Amino acid sequence: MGVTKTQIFTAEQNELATILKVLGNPARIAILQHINNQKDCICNDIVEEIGLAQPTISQHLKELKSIDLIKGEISGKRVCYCINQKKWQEILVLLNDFFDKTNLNYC
Amino acid sequence: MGVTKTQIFTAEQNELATILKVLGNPARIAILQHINNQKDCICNDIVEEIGLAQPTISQHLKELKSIDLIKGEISGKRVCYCINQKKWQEILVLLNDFFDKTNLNYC
DNA sequence: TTTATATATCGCAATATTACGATAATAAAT
DNA sequence: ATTTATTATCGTAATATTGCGATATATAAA
Repeated sequence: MGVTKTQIFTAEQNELATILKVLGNPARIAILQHINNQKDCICNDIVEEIGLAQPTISQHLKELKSIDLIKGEISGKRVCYCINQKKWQEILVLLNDFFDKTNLNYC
Repeated sequence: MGVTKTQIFTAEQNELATILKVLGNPARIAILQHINNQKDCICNDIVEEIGLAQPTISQHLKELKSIDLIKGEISGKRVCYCINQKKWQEILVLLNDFFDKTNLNYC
């Protein structure tokens, strides 16, 4: 079917999975790293930095925005992207929670 | 095309993305949580616990095994699954590294 | 006002993922 | 030896994802 059966899982499970899914792509990892390697909010030299077409980058940025992980601010004919610090911290907490709780049964 | 262009990214970016992609599914999140809620390595009451068909669970377990995050030990006609503690810790380090380093530029 | 630049959206092709029924494989129980 | 139970694999349908060319949109520059 290709559809994830979200109904049978908790909101927390779905939320965590959605976030990790968005993060689970090398282009989006690279974009996040690139944004953070700049001192200020950077605009789309991302396209030149990463070897993907402009529409593709734009789409990846959209997905990162969909989980509120980055913000884009219009500045003239450009758009400046930066990390949403608040969300970033929230995700860190979610992940540490998950990794702490699921750490009892091992072999 | 549907294919991720892994060639243009670093091994580290691809590795992290692969791990996060495997984790980015609610069924696999639920499976990991369930394995850890048991005291001992448990076998496929997972199928009963989570509302997915047995082949589907088996496939998800395979993906979790593909990144070495869980181990399956044959025990009679059953297979006992448990977390690979070593890998689990490695992933934690990877994630914390990523989240620490990419934490400078925000808005 | 025309042109250039930057970004987003549309539409599509190729491939990947999710899920499951059918079935195989294996071991325990009878 | 046959049956039952547990898990894995195969094949397939439905849907999602990745990537890009073409094009729209919007602002800056000329």
